[in-house]
Amino acid sequence: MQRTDFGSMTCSIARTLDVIGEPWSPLVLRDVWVGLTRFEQLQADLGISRKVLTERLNHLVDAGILDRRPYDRRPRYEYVLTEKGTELVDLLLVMAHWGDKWLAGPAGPPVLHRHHACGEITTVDLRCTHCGEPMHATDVDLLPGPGATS
Amino acid sequence: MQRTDFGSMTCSIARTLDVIGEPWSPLVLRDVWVGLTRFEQLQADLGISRKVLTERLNHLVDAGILDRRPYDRRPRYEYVLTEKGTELVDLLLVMAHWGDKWLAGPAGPPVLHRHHACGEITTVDLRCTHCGEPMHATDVDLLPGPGATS
DNA sequence: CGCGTGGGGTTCCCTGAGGGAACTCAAGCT
DNA sequence: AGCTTGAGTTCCCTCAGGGAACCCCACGCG
Repeated sequence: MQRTDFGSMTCSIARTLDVIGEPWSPLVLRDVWVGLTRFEQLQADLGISRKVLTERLNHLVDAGILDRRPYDRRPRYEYVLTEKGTELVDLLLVMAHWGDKWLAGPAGPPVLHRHHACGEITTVDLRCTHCGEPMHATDVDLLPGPGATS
Repeated sequence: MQRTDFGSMTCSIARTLDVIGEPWSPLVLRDVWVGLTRFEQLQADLGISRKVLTERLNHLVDAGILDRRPYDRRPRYEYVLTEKGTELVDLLLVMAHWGDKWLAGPAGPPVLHRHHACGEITTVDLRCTHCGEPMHATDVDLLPGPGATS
C-alpha cells in the first residue's frame, strides 16, 4: 500500500495500481510468469529485501493475483499465477513493448517475444475488441460509465 | 526514483517502471491525458502533496514523457504529452481494461471508452502485430534478444 | 538420537521518501 | 501600494524500504 489509498478511488487505473502499483510488484509478477516461483529464487533474482518480498507476495495473494501452494511435505511453497494474475501479465507485455521501443537504446531489446499462433518474433498491438482496428490513446473518447460517482 | 535503481536493469519492464513506476506517476499521466494539464488542477484533482507533484512532473519532463510549456506571459505552465508519453498512455488503457474487468464490482466501470474508428463503446484487445491473432501472456515464448547481457 | 542444512520467512535498526501545511516569488489587477 | 493567483519551495513528521541478523521447521545423516 502506498501512503495514499488508491483502491478507493473511482478509477480503474488507480484501483489497478492498488494491486500492482507498489515498487517491485510488477517485477515479482514478471518473475513468476517466467518461472521463478519460489521465495529464494525471487529474492536472489530481484535483490529485493526479504521483508518487502514477503509483503508483496502476501499482498498479491490477498488480491487474488498469485496462489500460494506447497510443493513438498516440508513447509515449502511456490507461487503461481491465477487467471486474474495471468491477465494482468498482459500489462507487462505492453510495458515491455513500450520499453523496447523507447528505452532499449542501440543494443536493442533484451528479450524477444515469439507468438505461438504464427511462430514469429513479434510485438503486441492494441486493437478494438469490436471492430478490430488499432485502438490507441488518441483513438478514444472517454464517457462516464455506470460506476461513475454521479 | 524508488530506492532501488530499476533503470539500469536489463529488462524493459524494469526500465519502464523507472519512468512511470513511482507512486502517482501513472495518475499524473492519466490526468494530463484527459485534459488536466496545470499544476493546480493536478494537485486539486489528485490530492497529492505539492512537493511530490513537483518531483513527478520534473521526472516525467526529464524522461521525455511530458513537455512543460508556458501559456501566459506570467510564469504559468502547462504540461502536454509528447509522442513518447502518448504511447505510454496505451499502458493506462490496458490497466483500465483490467481494472474494469476484475475490480469494478457490481457498479460497473467508472469510465467507458468510445472508439473513434467505429463509434462503439468498446474495450482494448492485445493482438499480434504480425498475424493479427490475439496475443496474451500465455501465447508467447520469451527468447534472449540482442540487448541481453550475454 | 543429536546435528547440520536449507527454504521460508521475522525482527531489528537506519535512512529516506511521502504527507501536510506554511512560506515564497513573480506577474497582473484595482 | 496592496491583493490575488499560479507555481512552486521549505520544513517537519511519520512511515515504508534496505540490509543484515535471527528464527523455525522438516528432513537427511551419522
